[in-house]
Amino acid sequence: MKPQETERAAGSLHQRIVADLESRILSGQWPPGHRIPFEVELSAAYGCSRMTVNKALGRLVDAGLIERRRKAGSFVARPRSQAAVLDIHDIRAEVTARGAAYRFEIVARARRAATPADRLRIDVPAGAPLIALRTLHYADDRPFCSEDRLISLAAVPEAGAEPFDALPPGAWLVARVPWTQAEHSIAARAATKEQAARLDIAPGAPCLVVERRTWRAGEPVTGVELAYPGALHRLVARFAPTG
Amino acid sequence: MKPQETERAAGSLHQRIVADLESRILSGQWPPGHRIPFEVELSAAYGCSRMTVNKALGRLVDAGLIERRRKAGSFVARPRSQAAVLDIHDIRAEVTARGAAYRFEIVARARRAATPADRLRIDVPAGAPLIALRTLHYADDRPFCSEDRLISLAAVPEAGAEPFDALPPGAWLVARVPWTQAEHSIAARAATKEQAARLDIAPGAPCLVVERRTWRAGEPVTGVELAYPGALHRLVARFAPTG
DNA sequence: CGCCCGCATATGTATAGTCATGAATCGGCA
DNA sequence: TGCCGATTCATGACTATACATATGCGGGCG
Repeated sequence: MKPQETERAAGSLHQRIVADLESRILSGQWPPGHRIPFEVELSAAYGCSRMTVNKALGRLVDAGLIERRRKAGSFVARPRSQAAVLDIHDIRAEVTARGAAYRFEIVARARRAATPADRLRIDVPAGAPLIALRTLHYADDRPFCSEDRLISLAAVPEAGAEPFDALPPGAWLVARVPWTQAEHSIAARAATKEQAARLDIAPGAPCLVVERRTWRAGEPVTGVELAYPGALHRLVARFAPTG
Repeated sequence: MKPQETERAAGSLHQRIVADLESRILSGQWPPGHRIPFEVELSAAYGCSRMTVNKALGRLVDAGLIERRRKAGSFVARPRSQAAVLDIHDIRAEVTARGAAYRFEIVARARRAATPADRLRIDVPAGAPLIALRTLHYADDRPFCSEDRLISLAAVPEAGAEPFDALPPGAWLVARVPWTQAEHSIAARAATKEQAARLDIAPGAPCLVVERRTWRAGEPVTGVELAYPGALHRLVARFAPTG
C-alpha cells in the first residue's frame, strides 16, 4: 500500500486515523467504555499496517481519549476531571497585547535570610538567603499589577547582583532559569490598604491574586504573588483534551 | 540489540530516552536553541534503531520541548508562554475533597428564546431555545458556589425534560455530552447584591468568577458562570512542560 | 559576482516481521 | 463443581528497511 494513495484530507495517514477516531469519540458515536476495533481490524479498515494504527492509538492514549488493556482491547476512556490549559503570559506581553505602553518599576528590594513568613511562599530552609522584590507593572502609566517576589539566591546566585533595570524579574528569571515544576494558585482577594494604594484602587476592591512557586529539579527557585485589580484583568484558558 | 539489555529504570527504551533528553533540556544543560544530536547519533548512543529514537523525539515535539526541521536537525524549543494545567473538578468532588457534605439546589429554572444578554454567554443564534438554570452548591449547608447556566436545547434537547434532581447540571452535562472545545475565563469581581445574598457574604466582597463556554463539534452547548466567595476558594494549577 | 541547480543529508512516514507481556479463556484434574 | 495451569490472543516494544520530502550547501554556469 503506497502512502500516496490515501494521503488526502489531513496530512499523514496516522494523523488521519487519529482525527477519525477522535471525531467518533468526541461525537459520542463511541461512548465512554466502548471497545474500539482491534488493531488488526483497524489496519484492515484503513488499509495500512498495524504499526501505523498502533502509532495512532498511542497518540490517543497520550491524549487521554482511550485506555488500552492487553488482550482485552482498547476502550474509550471515561472523562474524569476536565482540564484547562492556562497560558501564563509575560506581563509585558499582556500589557502590549491590549495596546498599552508597558513600564515597570522596582519599588522595593531587599536581601535577607528567609523568615518564617517567607517560607510560606517559597519552600527554602529557614535562614536561606533570599532576594525580595516588589515590582509595579504599569499599562499606560496606570498600575496594572503588583508583584511580590522572593528569589532563592542558592538557586540563582546572579540575582544578587542583577539591577533588574532592563527586564522585570519574571522575564529575567524565565530567560535565565529553566524550570521543571511550578505550582499556581488563583484566588480572589480584597485589596489590602497597601495594595490598594499601590494599584490606585479602593481598599477592599476585589483583586485577582496569582501565586506561583517554581522549582528547578526539586530546588526552589522563586515564589511570587501577582495581584491584579479585578476590574482590569482576567485569565483565559482553553480546553485541554485530557480526559 | 535486545530490548531486555537496557530496560531497567524507566520502563521502555523510548520512555527512557524521552526522560533522559527531557532532563537535559529542563536542567539547562541543553539551552533553548541548542541542536540536539541527530537521530542516527542518538540511536548509536542508546544502542537502538532510529525508529525508537524517532518515537521518543516525536513525543518531545508533542510536549513542545523540541522543534524539528528537516535537514537542519532538532533543536531545543525556546519557551514562549508558560502554560499551566488547571484541573476543573466537579464541584461535588471539590466539596467532598475538603471533607464537607455536598448538596445542591436549583433555585431558578426557565425556558426561553436567547436574548441578546444570553448571547454574550453562549454563542447561539438570536432566539435559539435555551434552558436557563440557577443552581446553588452547598458545602455543609454553607453556600459554596453560585452557578448561572444556559444550555442550548438545539445541542441537548433532553435537557428540556431533565429535572436535575439527582445530578447537578454540570455533572449531568459532562456525563451526557462529550465536548470538543471549551473556553474559560477567570476573574475577580465584587459580589452583586443578589449574589451576596445567595452566597451569604457581604455585598461587594470579592468573588472568584469562572466563566466557561463549551462547544461540541463547533456547536455551542452550554455557557456557565460560577461565582465562588473569594475567601472560600482557590484554583490550583500545576505546571505543564509545554514551551 | 551572483544566482540557480542539484546533491547530500536529516527528518517524516510507512511496512513487515519478531519477540515479549499480560490477561482472558478453556480444559483438565481433583 | 471448583480451581489451577496451559493456551491463546491482543497489545507493546523494537528492528531493519524503504522511500518521500525539504533544505542547506556547494559547485557550476551565466
